[in-house]
Amino acid sequence: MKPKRPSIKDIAANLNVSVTTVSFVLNGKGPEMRISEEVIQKILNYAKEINYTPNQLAQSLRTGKSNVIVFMVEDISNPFFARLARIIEVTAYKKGYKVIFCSNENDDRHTEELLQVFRDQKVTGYIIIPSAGAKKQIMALLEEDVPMILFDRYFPELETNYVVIDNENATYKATKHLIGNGYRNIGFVTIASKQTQMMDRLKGYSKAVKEAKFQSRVLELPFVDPLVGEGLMRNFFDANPELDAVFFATNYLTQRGLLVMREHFPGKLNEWGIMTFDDNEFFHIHTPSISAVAQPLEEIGNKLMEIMLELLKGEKKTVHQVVLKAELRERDSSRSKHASSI
Amino acid sequence: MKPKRPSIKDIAANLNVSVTTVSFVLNGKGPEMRISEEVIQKILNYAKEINYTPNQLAQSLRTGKSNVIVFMVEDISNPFFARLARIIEVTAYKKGYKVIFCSNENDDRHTEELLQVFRDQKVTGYIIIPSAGAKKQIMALLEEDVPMILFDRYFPELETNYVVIDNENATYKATKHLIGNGYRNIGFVTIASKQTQMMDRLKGYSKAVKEAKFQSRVLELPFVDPLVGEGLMRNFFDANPELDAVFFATNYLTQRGLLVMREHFPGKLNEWGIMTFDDNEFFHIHTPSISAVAQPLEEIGNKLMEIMLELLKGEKKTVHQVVLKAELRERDSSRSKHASSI
DNA sequence: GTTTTTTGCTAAAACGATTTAGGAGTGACA
DNA sequence: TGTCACTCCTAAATCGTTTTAGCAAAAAAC
Repeated sequence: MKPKRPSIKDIAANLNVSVTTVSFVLNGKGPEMRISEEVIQKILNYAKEINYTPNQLAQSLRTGKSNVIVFMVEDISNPFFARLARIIEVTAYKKGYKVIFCSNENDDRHTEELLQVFRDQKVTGYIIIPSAGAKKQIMALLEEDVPMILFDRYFPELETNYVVIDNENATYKATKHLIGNGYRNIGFVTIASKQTQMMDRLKGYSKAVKEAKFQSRVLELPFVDPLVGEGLMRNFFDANPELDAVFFATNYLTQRGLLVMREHFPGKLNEWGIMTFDDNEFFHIHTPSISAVAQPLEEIGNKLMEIMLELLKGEKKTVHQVVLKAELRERDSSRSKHASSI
Repeated sequence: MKPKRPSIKDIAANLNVSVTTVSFVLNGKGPEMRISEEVIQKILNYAKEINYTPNQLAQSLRTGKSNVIVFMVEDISNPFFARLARIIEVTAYKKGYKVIFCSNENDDRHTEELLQVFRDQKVTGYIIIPSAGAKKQIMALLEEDVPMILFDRYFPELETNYVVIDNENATYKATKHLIGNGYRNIGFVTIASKQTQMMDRLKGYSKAVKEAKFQSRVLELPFVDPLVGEGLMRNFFDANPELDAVFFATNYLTQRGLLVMREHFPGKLNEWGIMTFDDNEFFHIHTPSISAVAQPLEEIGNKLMEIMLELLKGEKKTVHQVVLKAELRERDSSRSKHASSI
């Protein structure tokens, strides 16, 4: 019925050599193992002829390596992560790795469960956005000495590889940009989180505001239902009528925020300065177009894979800690409203 | 050093039973194989105690099933696909399957290459958006009798499982909606494609326009560089000054289109009727908010996994062909502009 | 003309599970 | 007492690789 895929054994049988020899040759160890050039060619030709490809399961079972890279993010449907996934996917497949993705929902238990599953699978490498309390699990992975890179955030106390951006500086500059354009009362909407990326963003904002001797106005949203979040934002805007600008610390906060403004403060949309962290096409299309601190997606993705590939080669044991720069994309929403005249 | 994970063999050795017995018991075949209740309990308890989990690679090698589901879409960074991925992921992990994702870029060669890789991996199930010319590869999969579901589009000539939406009817209704709101010169911006989903959308539009005895104004963009596409749209809008509405046949066309309008026809943004296929948060946030034909994401995702799980059980061989209804979400961009007053 | 080295290859174990075929012991029945 | 059936369990093959250890013949060295 189904013409079974040829195995190394079939090759061996057909060519009257041993399985061992075939394996050596196919793994390029022919010369090293002193297999004659003649036999090498015979095997290679035949393998090509019957279009042989190794059974990766067997290979993995034997070697303990699965050629699978896990890409764990908070939520794969977030455009930021989805686009990164795309970039990683391309390199990975090119190099013969497969990518398993999963969303940990920034939840520790979830993270742990997923990692458990993957450990059983002998996953080859991990690219992870760790949830807040995942330090223990990350340490466990570290102990196992399996290739792992954190990104977006990290644990300063741990000696892990990571790729992040300079959040503090980026927010600092973006806030200064707002100030430079004449905004005095800048609100900062963020989530209540002690994780590095959020803390740093807040720091950058605070620093800029303090330097300018303006008042700091921060709304820290608890991790709650989006609708509740919208309510809280609305209250915040109501309670701070003197606001003339808002800085949203993540793209989904911006999304929520724009909705709130649209529904309850339509006038402010074109009046306020608006700045967001994490850019995407829609902020560009929005009216007014939204100024954004854009993470260098391509660069992050490439860097992640560059490091991953090096780790997979397993040679040296240097720790890679990369901090990239974000880019400020100035658009309508942060231009001085007095000078502007569309 | 590394305390090796316990295997079935360790359990057997520790309890003085055979590997076979352990395997039977752990697979729930204890009673069937007449293993005594006592031994069954002993094994189960011990397995739990040492926290045994089977090595899936070995399992897969032996059984030829890998518990991996491939989710192949055009481009995982498209919000539509990313959100679907999220939904599928949740069910899959819950049921003990892993999800490998990949983007075929709607390219046949790419599709073929990826499928080749997966065949070698003994992937358990496929959820696929096929590229236009992938019929051959899909047929090959069909022959292999491996669980497979197409979605978003399908090959009418093939007896495959699929989940799609009623594209024709959805566009028909949405176009009628525009007509009902007073728009007379409705442009339809789509991509040049013979695939079912695009043909059906075009059909729906054409039917509605024809019934109303209006002129059909279709722009079929070739698969090209986005910038070229924008140029072509611009020309189209220029060449059809009498347009009073546009219907974009996919979300990325809308994205491009809004950008073009924003830059070159800013006045039209609030004047024209605008309709898009595929909804997302940003169309809601946009000013004006964009009316959309929304695919029932949850429903599609759940249906896909429901079918997949049934196929994986491998019992009956009925072909599942599901056509779901899309939902028209009326927003500002399609309301009669004369009556409207924000 | 032995001994040693090199060449060219292979047997067999291992990875960790599943599954087929069968074996030892007990009890029942004639 | 011999046979049959039943209970409870196990040996060994198998999936497709990798890898260790080693063997036979030819070549080199003495």
